[in-house]
Amino acid sequence: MDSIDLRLIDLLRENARSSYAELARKVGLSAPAVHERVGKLEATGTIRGYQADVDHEALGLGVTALIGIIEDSGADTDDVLAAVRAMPEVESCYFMAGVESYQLTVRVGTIAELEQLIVRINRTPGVASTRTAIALSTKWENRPQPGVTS
Amino acid sequence: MDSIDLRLIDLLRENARSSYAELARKVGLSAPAVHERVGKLEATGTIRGYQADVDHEALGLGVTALIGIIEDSGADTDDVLAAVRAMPEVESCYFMAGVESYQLTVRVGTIAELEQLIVRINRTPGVASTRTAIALSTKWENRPQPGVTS
DNA sequence: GCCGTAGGTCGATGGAGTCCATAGCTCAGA
DNA sequence: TCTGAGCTATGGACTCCATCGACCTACGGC
Repeated sequence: MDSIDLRLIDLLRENARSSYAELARKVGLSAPAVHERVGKLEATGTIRGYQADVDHEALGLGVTALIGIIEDSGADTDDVLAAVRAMPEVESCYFMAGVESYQLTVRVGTIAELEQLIVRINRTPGVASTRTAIALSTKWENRPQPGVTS
Repeated sequence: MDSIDLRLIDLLRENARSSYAELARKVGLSAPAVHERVGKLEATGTIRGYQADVDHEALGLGVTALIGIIEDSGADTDDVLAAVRAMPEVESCYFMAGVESYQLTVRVGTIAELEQLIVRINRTPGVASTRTAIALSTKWENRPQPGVTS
């Protein structure tokens, strides 16, 4: 993991569909060398995968909300987690310090669907209550933080 | 935007580095046809880009936190936004309904750095107070929601 | 000093990306 | 019903890329 690896990661975070030849030109190595480095980064799990970044609005998922979950005392956290995992609307899920055990990012098409989702989560065994905040607009998301190429 | 486009989007959200030839095989079209469709999806902004999904821990950014910002009454929201935008640690930023105007996802290396970041945000003109919750673990992030290929 | 290893370049080749001409399909209007 | 426009697919051709193998160099341990 040297500065060239960091640059490769930065470049792939900017555009995951860059060709190896293009990456090679930008970091000043040959294409096979870049190929091997990227392969190792994938093998070690530093690069987990490559995702297309989509316009959710265009796909009919224009409503984004953050939901905090407060569990029942004595609830089985794994059950709650499994239930939430089974909901495709839940894009991200963090286990938190604090009163709210889980913090979810969810995406749905309409406020009505959000309501139904919240009801479903509240009905889940182990969930005591939820707190929902709706995003009026997304300023930015998943902005890559440049590696410190020192 | 038909069901083939939706499948292409799903496939690219799963693996943004899939070759056009591979996509073509999976959706049952020729490679040039897929090339043209993906190009149009990019041109219309439905696909905004392609990102490598990295292991932040491996890059020395093992601390994830969510920060809510409460603005001063009469604060200039754009100034606050610009200040936050200039902080590379802020990965995502939503403008929210409710008391907290902004909700941030931030990533830093250590709790000490998180403390410094919170202080910096609290010192920003227009910011009345912040509320920070630390993620103890990330269950999943940016999980693609399959398009309804009906 | 010699050898093993890690990691690089170079060259070759099979396959992919991409441009272009062409063919079907849908639909509006005579 | 026929025709022409427009869209979108296919197939061929050409260029470029991915990827493999062979070899080269730097470095550390014996």
